[in-house]
Amino acid sequence: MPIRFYNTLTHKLEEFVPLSAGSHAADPFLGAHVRMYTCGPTVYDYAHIGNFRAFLFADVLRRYLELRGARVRQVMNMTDVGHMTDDQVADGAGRDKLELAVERMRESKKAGQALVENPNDPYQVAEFFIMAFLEDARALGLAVVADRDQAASETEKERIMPRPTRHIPEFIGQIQDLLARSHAYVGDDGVVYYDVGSFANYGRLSGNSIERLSHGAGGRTNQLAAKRHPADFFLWKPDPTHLMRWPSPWGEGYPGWHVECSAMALTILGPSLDIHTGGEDNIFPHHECEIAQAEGATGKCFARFWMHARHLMVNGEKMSKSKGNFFTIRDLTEQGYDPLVIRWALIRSRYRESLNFTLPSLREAAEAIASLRDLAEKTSLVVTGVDEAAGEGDFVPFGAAPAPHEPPLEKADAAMLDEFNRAMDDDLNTSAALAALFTWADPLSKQKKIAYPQARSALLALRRVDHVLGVIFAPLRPLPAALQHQIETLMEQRNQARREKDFARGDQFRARLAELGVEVTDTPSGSRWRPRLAPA
RNA sequence: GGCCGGAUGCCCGAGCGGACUAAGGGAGCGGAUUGCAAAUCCGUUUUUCGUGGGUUCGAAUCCCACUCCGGCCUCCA
Repeated sequence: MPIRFYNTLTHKLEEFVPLSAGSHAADPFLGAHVRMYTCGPTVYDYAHIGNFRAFLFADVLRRYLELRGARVRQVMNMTDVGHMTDDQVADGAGRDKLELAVERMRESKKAGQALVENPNDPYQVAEFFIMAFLEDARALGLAVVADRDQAASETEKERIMPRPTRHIPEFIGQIQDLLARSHAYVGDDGVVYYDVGSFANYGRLSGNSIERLSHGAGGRTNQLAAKRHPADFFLWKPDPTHLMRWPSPWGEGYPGWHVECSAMALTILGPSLDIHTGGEDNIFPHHECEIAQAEGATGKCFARFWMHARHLMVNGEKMSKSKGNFFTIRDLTEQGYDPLVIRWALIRSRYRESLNFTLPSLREAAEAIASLRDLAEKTSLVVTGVDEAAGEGDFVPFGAAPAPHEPPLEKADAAMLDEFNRAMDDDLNTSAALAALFTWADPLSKQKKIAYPQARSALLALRRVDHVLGVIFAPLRPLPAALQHQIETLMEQRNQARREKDFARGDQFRARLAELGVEVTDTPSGSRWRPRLAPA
């Protein structure tokens, strides 16, 4: 089955074929190597759910390609150089955003919250938010962070989630290449500018033309005397007073903000990528400029596919800081929502549709996940019992491709996977893929008893789809030991009350447990509890 | 001003010319079951796809107009 993605570059759906296909003629994805670059977060503040929607879209894309048998090398940057507040004039005016973060930090230190040792040090501030980002991203199951965590060395980690401040020499190298190939020039003001007129394809990605850019009513291009064209943007700006600055052939200063991704992607992944992803707001100017830089410097096609996630809305409105309607992951987990619920809510509909985020949608997500996790538990219990008895304790290969010794799936399970794949092949139609999953899961969930062969097959099928979804087998947040103990005591007290037929007292304990975020169910074999995925 | 998307049943969300009295998820209400719950079952909120025209044997799906919402046009994922 061919995979089709919407390619922003060509403005249409296209069949996706990896540049380095595998050796299986029948299926280009088996054993293929896919190189993918994901525009990551800026780290002068906590990332919010809107940012994570874009990262999770890339994660689902990557995991789906893995499910189809490809090996994906994904790189995601963490932008630790300060973009400028007045970047809209493309000339590096205004204040450095990292400088503003430093100021916020200094103020919060005054207020008694010492988040970093030295709030005047931009590197410490960036480091703080990088750590916060990694923590949130782990909780949400971003595979690229797992790659990083498992990397053997600091150098290897840096090649998976690079930070621009550690790659300045490469930026300078790229700028030199652009100067050498006459795509850039040094203006009378000493600033190095990209010459958009020298790159014929400038505007292809965003559907802009250079004329329109300079004449549109909203166009904020800025004619500086030093620039050849108003749309020219800066690559290096000498400024010996800037907060973060590095030596360069053009004087001490700082790089333009489009340089980082093109330079890091090229040095880490090579001149041609399979896929480059980001949020829709990256299309212009960021990705447009990246293409101009990378292709200007190498003369080769930079990325075959450009894929962009639409923006997340909150309660029907655009999310923005001025409206105060944005959530961070920690805002939501503190309210009692499990990160898996957030993951589900952000991936359950297709990346190219704008998604409206609401708290009720998190509750929906909790219910949906719970039913799938219940099915996973039900089938696991059967399989574990039998396989342990048969001395096959090491069963359950967790991963995308089926293990060689794996038995064939039952017909219904294979059919579900086919349908799941067919939906995902259609430009990652996750809604339709989930429909296939639930349609299949429903009768199994209702079945009172599942025999071993059926349970084993169903479990394998669930593990495959969960390689993409990442919410069925992922562990829940661990409970603090003290809380765990408290819960068990309350359970015992409740059981005691129920044994004495004092149901009123028993129900009080259940209410207490509910307040602790625990849900109790009574079964013929005794009472059980489990953490709620969303607050009551 | 220019260029793009979108409007689907109580809510969310697939479908994009016939299998649609619309997949799937969630919610409400009534009943069965339960000490009470949870889960499950039965019934219900649903001949309905923003509005008005048109094309067609046939339209949620194509065309035109209108209304509303959202995005981009050098801050943003």
